[in-house]
Formats: sequence, C-alpha cells, structure tokens
Amino acid sequence: MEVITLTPTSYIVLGLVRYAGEATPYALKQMAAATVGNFFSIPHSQIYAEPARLAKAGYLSVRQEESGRRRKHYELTEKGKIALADWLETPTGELYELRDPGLLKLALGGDPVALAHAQIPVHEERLEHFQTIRRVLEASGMPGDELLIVDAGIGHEREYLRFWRKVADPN
Amino acid sequence: MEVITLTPTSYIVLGLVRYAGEATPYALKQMAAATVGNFFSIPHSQIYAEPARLAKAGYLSVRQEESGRRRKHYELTEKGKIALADWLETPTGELYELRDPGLLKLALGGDPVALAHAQIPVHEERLEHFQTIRRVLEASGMPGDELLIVDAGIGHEREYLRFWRKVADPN
DNA sequence: ACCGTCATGTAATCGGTTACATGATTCT
DNA sequence: AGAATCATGTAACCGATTACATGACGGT
Repeated sequence: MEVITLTPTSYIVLGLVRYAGEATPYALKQMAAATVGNFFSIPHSQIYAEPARLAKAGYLSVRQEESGRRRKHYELTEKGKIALADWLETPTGELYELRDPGLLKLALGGDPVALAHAQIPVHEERLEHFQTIRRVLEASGMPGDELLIVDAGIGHEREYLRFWRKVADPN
Repeated sequence: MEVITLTPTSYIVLGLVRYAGEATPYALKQMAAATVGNFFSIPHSQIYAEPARLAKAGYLSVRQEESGRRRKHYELTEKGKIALADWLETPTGELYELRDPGLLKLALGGDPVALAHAQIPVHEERLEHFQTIRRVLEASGMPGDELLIVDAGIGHEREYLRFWRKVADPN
C-alpha cells in the first residue's frame, strides 16, 4: 500500500466518487465538467490517473468490467471516506489563488484598454453560462446549497465585468 | 541554446526583470511578493530556478558578482524583450482559474456555515491589506494604471465577503 | 566574536500537462 | 459498412513543490 499526499485533485475525485456512489473515470469527467470544472481545470488524463493513484493508496476500490469496455468502476473505501470527511470537516482559512492571464498581463504592463476589450466578451459569455446553469438547477428542484457554487461564479463574473468595463472606460 | 516553453511564471520573471532593468533573484522575489504574488504563489526556489532556465534558453543574460555573495544579476536579452512584448501585445481571451480551497470544500459537501465563518475573517484581513497597499501607492504618486491590479483584488475581496456573508446568514 | 536574519541556492520527488494511441458505440 | 464521435487509456517529459543546506551581512 503506497503512501501518497492528497492534493486538491485527490479530494475532487474522492468527493465526486462519494457523490456518485460508484463511478467510472468518464462519469467523473462529466461530473467535474459540470461542477468544479468551472473553476479548476482538470485534463482528462488526470481523471484517469488520479483514481488509479488513489486506489493504489487504498482510498478507492476498483471493480473492472469483464468484457466490452472493461471500464473501471471506483468506489470509496473506508479509508477514503474518512479522509474525505476529515478534509470536509475542517473549514479552511486558506486563501485562493487567481490564475488569470488577463490580470497578469495587466500587471506586467499590457495595454489596459486592449485587454479589457478582449476580456469583456468572454466574461459576458461566462456570466450567461453560469446563469443558464443556475436556471436549470433551480428548475430541477435542486436544493439551495447546490446553487451556492454557481452563485459564487456569477458574483465573480459580475465583479470581473465591473472591473474590465471600468478599465475600458474610466469615466 | 535550449528550447523551452514559456509559462506564466516565465512571463512574470521576464516582466519583473524588464521593470527593474536588472535584477537578482532576491529582488525579483521582493517585487513578486508586492505585486503578482498577491494572486499567484511562487515559491522562492522557483524564483531562483526560473531565471536560470530562461538564461539557458537565451531570454536573459547573466552577470555574476566576482566576490561576496556572488549574486547573479539578470537582464533581458533582445530575445527576451521580444518574447515579452509579443506576449503583452496579444490581449488574451483566456479565462482565469480560481483555486480556492474554501469554494472547493463547499462544492464537495462541506458545511456552508462553518466554511463561511472560517473564510470571512481571512477575506476581511485581505481586503484591508489591499486597501492599505492602495493607499500607499496612491500617496506615493503612483500612476493610475498601477492601481488597477490592486483594485481588481479589492473588488474580488468585496465580492467574496458579500458571498460568504450571505452564506453565513441568508436572510 | 557571535547570533539572528537575510539571502542564495541545490536535490529529489512527483503531480500535471501534452501528445499519442486505440477500442467501443452510434448514426447514416 | 463506414464515419464520426464517444470513451479509455498510456508514455514521456518537465515545471513546481518540498526539504535540505549554507554563506554573507548587520547589529550588539
């Protein structure tokens, strides 16, 4: 049994597996794309590699199909459940990191107005994207908690638009 | 001359070196901490490794002190200037990534109220931090452009506080 | 002369990214 | 039956992180 350190990616996988009960990597990929994928990018190769890594360390159990696609189905082990619960139970005071190419260029001397004109449309698009998701979730009777993350996204997109619009046209 | 791909870290180093004209790794570290370090974390080992990497690929030139600390002073080469200018000139439509442990726990089932109580104070602190920086920069007659990044930080912190306060107490 | 902090690096490991590759369904 | 796309991986490389280690400088 190998010893590994659990990264944010690890917890994403553990969390999604718990949510699904049992999941194939592809299912995880779909789930991630619809939820945390909006904030964290996770390349699909990681979505295959990480469960394998977690399984080797005993956090997940695997069951492989005998025929056809021979997909691997992952499930939380006791160890996995505990690790996830521990992590979730500890409210974190850690701060975020914002890896934003637009802001980075701005900070390093890029032309503010040109950047603003490039950024505004993509943020508008993304705001609409989040709002659509929110409407869909709301209509499907999703409990309020599940909407929180989407609301966070919407709030930040609005903030981004306020910011870049002001940069583009600072009265 | 090695061929490397330029990462965001590379551009941070190139940008800071350009800003300083010539810089030692330690100076870069200080500069980064005061500016982009507020959004991107860069461990100090990278601040030493990255200029070396850039120098090997011809983006920076090195001059090492003969005695004492034998520090290495880096300067942009023509190649470095061009690479940086090219990057800055291309307004990016790429989107940000938000690596936020608090939001991640929230998304994966952490207790919203407990998370909010842990997050609010650190965001309050950080908002004050940015506001202090802003006042200092403003008082030192810094041109408006340099304040933009700080304003972006302030805006996002306010948004975070709005969000978490609402989570803690959703009327 | 000593001590704390400032400053500067190196070594080793590993997760993440990119690129490559292929089998299984579904649709026309 | 063939094409397109869905689904599932592997291989190789490398930047980032962690941990270790040490020399120089400034103050007492």
